[in-house]
Amino acid sequence: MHPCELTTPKTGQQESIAGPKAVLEDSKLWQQFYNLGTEMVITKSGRRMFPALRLRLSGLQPNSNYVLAVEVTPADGARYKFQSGRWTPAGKADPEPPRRLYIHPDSPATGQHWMARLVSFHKLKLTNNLCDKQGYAVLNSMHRYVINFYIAQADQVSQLAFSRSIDTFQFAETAFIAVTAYQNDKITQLKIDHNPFAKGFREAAAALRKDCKRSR
Amino acid sequence: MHPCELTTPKTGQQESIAGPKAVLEDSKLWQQFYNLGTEMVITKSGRRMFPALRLRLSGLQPNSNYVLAVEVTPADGARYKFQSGRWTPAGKADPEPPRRLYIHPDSPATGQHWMARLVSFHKLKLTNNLCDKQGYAVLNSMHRYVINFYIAQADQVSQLAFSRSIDTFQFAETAFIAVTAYQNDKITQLKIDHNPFAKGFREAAAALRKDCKRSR
DNA sequence: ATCTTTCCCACCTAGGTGTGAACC
DNA sequence: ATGGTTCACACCTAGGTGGGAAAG
Repeated sequence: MHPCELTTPKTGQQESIAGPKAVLEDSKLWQQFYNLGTEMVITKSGRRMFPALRLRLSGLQPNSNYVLAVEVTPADGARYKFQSGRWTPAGKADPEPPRRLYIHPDSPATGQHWMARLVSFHKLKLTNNLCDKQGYAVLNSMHRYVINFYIAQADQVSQLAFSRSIDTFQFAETAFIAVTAYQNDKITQLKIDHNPFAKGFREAAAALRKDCKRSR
Repeated sequence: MHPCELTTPKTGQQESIAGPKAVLEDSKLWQQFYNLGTEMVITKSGRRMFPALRLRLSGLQPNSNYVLAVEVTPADGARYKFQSGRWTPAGKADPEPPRRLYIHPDSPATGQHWMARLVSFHKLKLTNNLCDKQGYAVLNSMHRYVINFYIAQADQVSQLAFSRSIDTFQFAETAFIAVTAYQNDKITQLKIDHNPFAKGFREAAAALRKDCKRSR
């Protein structure tokens, strides 16, 4: 059985007086993508997510050890199509590749460690390669996913698959459709506008490139 | 008191039937530098060592936790000069900046973890900035240093400064003189020949650059 | 003068972007 | 024909080299 089926998912925003709390960083940006219908590219060699998954934690016991993990989980049982400018369900989901738990490389570490900095999962990549051996999340293209985040006491690690006492968080804004090529131009543009690595496609740079081509 | 004064340093090469063993990677390259009189550049912002300090560990208990640490320690009490193509002592050492223990960022981790891969200390940088706040090794230019390596059981971490039971290794080949600019041309050339980041200064590339300048 | 340090630079490594044509 | 996938590519970010001029 799966942890997300065992505990009631909390949202990052909720106010829990006691116990761990996780807040999604860049949530405004995530929301902008979400409003357009987030797409994440998957490739054979693995592709980062953008926006990156980064969390701000609080409410941990400073001297206890914790393991942090993330799972990219199917959002529903459908396969999707992008037509007439929108995503619509189109049939039942394909068989699900083995779902993988991505454990944050700093794990295990103290509550103090995790709370002192932004916890980044930028090393978790998305792939459609069924044979992937790098521990990336293997996804089906044209399927919808959402991110689950787990906080476990270090001494519970081995029980991560069947314990009831692990804190589970689900961030609705992180829902996305996996694609091998962007479908929605507005998503492409939002990525270009905000991802530093795509700076070469921003307006000014793109205009210069056009000029260059024109003059040949 | 200091750990290196308490235990007899072992060499990386020794055969210890039981107990931890550490072997210096690239020891042939280290030896080449050593034979010429290794120099390491120090800068205000911090400079990597080349060759990089990388160790291969064995003899740890797979399921025990260990903290790994490195210390750049003065090799003697002298200040050096480079004249007539050789390094010679020239007076007493300047006051020693506070010596820092650099703890490997993966620490603490299991014996299994440390033995499964090459342990790299490439993030430890050398600096002459007395106000450094990044945890780099603060050294005196024109002074000679040697690297000490420590293996401590995780539950001994807090005692690292005064425990007798920590394994200490000293690698003679890692001895070097800290400089703000290279003195020995042969050292410069050996760095250029082997450090990938200095490829631009290798023969072919350098020749091309000359041609380019000449034709202006 | 001489020795040492600092700074900016061109040149690299390493690897993250979307593109657009080719492929299936 | 259509829809989805792959690949090489130009263009970035990020940061590690020694050179050489300038400064101390």
